[in-house]
Amino acid sequence: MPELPEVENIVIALKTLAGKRVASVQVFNEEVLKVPSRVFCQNLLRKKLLALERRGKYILFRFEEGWVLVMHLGMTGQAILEDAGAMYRADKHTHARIDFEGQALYYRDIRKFGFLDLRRFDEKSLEEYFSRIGCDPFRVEKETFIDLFKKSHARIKPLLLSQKLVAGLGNIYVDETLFKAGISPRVRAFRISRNRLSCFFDAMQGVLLEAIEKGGSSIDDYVRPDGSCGSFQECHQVYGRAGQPCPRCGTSIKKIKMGGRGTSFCPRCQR
DNA sequence: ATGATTTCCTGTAGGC
DNA sequence: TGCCTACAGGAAATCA
Repeated sequence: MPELPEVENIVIALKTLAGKRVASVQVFNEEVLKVPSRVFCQNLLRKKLLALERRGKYILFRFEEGWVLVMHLGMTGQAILEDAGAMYRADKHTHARIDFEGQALYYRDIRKFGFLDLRRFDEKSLEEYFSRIGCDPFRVEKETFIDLFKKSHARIKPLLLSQKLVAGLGNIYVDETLFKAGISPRVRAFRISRNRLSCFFDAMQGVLLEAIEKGGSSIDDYVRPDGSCGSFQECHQVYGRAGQPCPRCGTSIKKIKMGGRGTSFCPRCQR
């Protein structure tokens, strides 16, 4: 599932498109669009891509005249990049193709939890669009971050998954970060000491940075735009390791449900 | 305010 | 082989 490290890898790979103009747009499945297909195609066509940006797990393609293509990959979304000449085999899960000068971008999503949106923003309306998601793990001061969590009475796991305070962590990186910081997924945020929240902040940045460097976690459907796999799944300490020994203390990794989400943790190391 | 539940969706795995 | 069910979960909506 694409979370911050996977999305960051995708954005880095897609930066090769910056400066290019949209040559053609094809929509194979309108269901994944937030706007009518005609609006999507017409407004994208011939626009120059100025820059790429990540906000939480969202990818922003900034075009000229304020047009922004917002891409979310949901659970199984993929952004695939190919040279225009290559023969990509668009299957039934490939929902759109955007041709740039010399390169083709495909949007594929098996479960269709992701989407593509195209809107014309000014800076104010852009901020409003993303007002529900919290700060970026790498664009916030540690003290600010700690203050945010000290104000919430919610349990740390569902709080992190909600994206409300900090955006970009999904099920994998929440579990991995909580393990690294030695925090129980059940604890309420405000009960965590400032000292431990400081550890949590460092653990979060550490896990995410290492995962970015390793190309993300390739489990299920995630691949980079060039089709290659990440390798951070080999570094997972708790996620997907229920019943196996904790790498730190050997206790069996426990898996519970929290808010309908599988939650793996070490009952001894995380309190 | 918080959280549990349901919804969207499809592939995979397990039981029989 | 094939049918059925359970499960995986990002995020929004609904309910308690």
